[in-house]
Amino acid sequence: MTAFTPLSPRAREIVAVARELLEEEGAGGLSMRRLAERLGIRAPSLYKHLPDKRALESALISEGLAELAERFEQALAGAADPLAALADAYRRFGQEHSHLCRLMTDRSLARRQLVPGVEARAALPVIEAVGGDPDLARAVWAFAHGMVVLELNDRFPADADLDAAWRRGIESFRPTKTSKRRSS
Amino acid sequence: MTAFTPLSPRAREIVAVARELLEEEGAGGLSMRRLAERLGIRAPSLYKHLPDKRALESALISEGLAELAERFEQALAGAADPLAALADAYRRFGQEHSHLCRLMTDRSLARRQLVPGVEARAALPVIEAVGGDPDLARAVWAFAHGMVVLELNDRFPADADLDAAWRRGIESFRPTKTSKRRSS
DNA sequence: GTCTATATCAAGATAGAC
DNA sequence: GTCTATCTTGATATAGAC
Repeated sequence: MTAFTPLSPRAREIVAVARELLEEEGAGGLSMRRLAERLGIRAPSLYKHLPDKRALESALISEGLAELAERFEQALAGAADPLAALADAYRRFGQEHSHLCRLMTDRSLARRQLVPGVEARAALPVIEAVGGDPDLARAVWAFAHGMVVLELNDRFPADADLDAAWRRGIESFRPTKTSKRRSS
Repeated sequence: MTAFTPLSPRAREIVAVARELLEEEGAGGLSMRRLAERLGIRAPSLYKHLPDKRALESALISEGLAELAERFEQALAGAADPLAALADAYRRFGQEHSHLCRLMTDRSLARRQLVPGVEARAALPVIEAVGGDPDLARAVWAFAHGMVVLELNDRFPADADLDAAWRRGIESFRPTKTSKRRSS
């Protein structure tokens, strides 16, 4: 696995087209051949700009993490209800970029290939929103992620009120006098 | 897509071997050819017993759902802490059958191919454990599922205390005087 | 930066004989 | 219930010319 290397201008163009292809057709539709076809070139030419497919995917994942981080940061800026704002941002990201979201989370990350720091940048707002408790932040992230993927994969009954389920989860994680007892 | 059909005895043997192959090598390693190889036959012979690969996967998913339901039912039977017991059962299932768990949740279900009722049977204990509130049940399921897949996919920091994150989530979903105000 | 030609490998599936 | 032979399609990737 190649370590992170900044992309050439042409490589950035290729990644941008790969992004379109991914978002339209999913990870299964993202092949080097189809990508080349979209670019109007032959598949072998891609390897002059990117070492292999994995590097392409890592570039897409880095991009997704950076965009998610931006959304989180904006959601948090002056939000009356930080937790709800973050949850909403995550849900929207998943809905608007479902295939990218899956690519970002369906397997282990090739961390050494990612843009340095981008994963931590996306995680930071969540930790802030829960008051700095990393265990709680992980639980909240898991809840939101579970809701997103189960919704994307059509796992809830057709008549389920998912807005209500989201609210129920967010409410549960909100600090209350009862749940704070332990630490005070 | 073929609707659900009971499997012949030979088909059940094939599914059992497919299960081994899946658990050992993941969905990527589960091909009709590799499966036939394990069975000591040729790939085309499989199609005399199962209509296509999708039907094979649906059989595996039905099996997984039934096993998960059993675990839930046993976990709930006489548990002092039903929510924690279910969460633990789900976590263990994910860890002990990671590839099956992924197959079961990574995409939409071909519901018409599943053993009738098996999905609902797995969901029922969760609804019971939270006192019948379907929104809360969905939130709890999402939390547990998120924890399982993020853990499987190595998405938490290496030094994260995941037991603590699980506890934090379970605690949050437990009914408290504060969170019950609304409905009383 | 792109090309052709090619290597290598694998996938799901069908037809028809035995 | 299994076989051989085959179809069709597709994948990632390399070598080397232009």
